[in-house]
Parts: sequence; structure tokens; C-alpha cells
Amino acid sequence: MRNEKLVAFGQRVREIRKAKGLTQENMAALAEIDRSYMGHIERGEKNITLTKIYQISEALGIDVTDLFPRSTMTNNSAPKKD
Amino acid sequence: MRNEKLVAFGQRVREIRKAKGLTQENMAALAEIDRSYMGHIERGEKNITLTKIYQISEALGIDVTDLFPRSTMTNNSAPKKD
DNA sequence: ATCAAATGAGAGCTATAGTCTGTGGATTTA
DNA sequence: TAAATCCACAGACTATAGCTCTCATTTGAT
Repeated sequence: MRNEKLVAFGQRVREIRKAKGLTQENMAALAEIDRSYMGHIERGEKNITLTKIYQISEALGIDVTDLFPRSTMTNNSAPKKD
Repeated sequence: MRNEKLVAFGQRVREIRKAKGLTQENMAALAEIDRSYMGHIERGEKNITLTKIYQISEALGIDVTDLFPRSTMTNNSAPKKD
């Protein structure tokens, strides 16, 4: 597959994983994803599904939306108040 | 497929689409996705891929992260089954 | 009520997501 | 010298996303 959004996504996963001190293998175990598949994901070689995205965010203990690069332009207007 | 996260995602797509005054058909055209496939997505019957998620967010003119339910709280502390 | 547009939903097919198992290279530690 | 850990990558699968076609059903307007 390989496209720039997948690569950006994968890089973000890797970055957060390392920040948490996890290896691909133990993160894969936490997420219940195959270890070799995790490698493909981080390299942006696979177009993963919504449920896998959730599995990863849960394994990393973060919100799904934190797996996506922050958009500087589209949405800086909404107040997070309340 | 069908699981609660996919249903929530689909509902959010539909909600935003209607708020923008679009039909499934013209939104599908914008996203370059088949009309009937869009229906399946909105009903939460398909576990769509990352690139499709981006196609949808771009068709709606919103940020990808806006397609996900807001997480009010960071942790659900639900026991992990295996 | 009638009609048309919008949507629901099934079947069938192809492409690819995702799994399993292993190999090898580069580090690291003993 | 190992041996242990981490990761890239390959091949051979299986499961399902993705796409298209079709027809039924709902919705909304007149």
C-alpha cells in the first residue's frame, strides 16, 4: 500500500510506543495484533482498519485521535470549554 | 463486521453529512466511494480502512479526528478480557 | 394517496488486511 | 566467543474490506 498518510500514522505510533518504553513485540501483544504486522503498520506499509486503530490506541493508553497528526489549519476554532 | 465502535463512527458520519445538507449519494461522489458502500459504513457494517476514513473527512471538509466520538474521560478502567 | 428521491440491504466477486512461521542483520550484554 | 533482544522482511496462507449491481423499502413532497 504505502502512502504518506499511512507513513505519518505509523511514525506516530512508533514515536508514542518508544516514549512508553515498549518494544514492537510487547505492544503487539497488548494490542492483540500480530508482531510482524505491527512492523508493517509502523512503516506505513499497511492500510489498517478502524478496529485495529482502536486496539492500538488502547494498547498505548491514549485517545484514538492522538494517533492522528494535528491539523494546523482545519480546526483551530473550536473551544474545548465545558 | 458490526461492532459498537463502527456503529458510533457511522452515526457520526451520518450526523455530520446531514448537518451539511448532503445526501449519501452526493457525499459518496465527493469521497469517491460507492453510494451503497457509504450506506454500509453509516450503518456500522464495515470496518473501514485509514484511507477511507481520510476520504470521508475530506469529503465532509472536516478534520479526521472530528469523525471520532469525543473522549470526555481519558480512561474507562474496563477489565481487559482475553 | 401518488410519485420520486433517498436509503436499506442482499449477493457475488476481487483486492488486500491480517495471521503464522521463519530467517537474518544489527545491537547489546556476558 | 556466544546468547539474547529488537527489528525488517518474506512466503503462504485465511478473513474480510472494497466495489458493483440489483431490488426492496422508506422518506418527503405535492
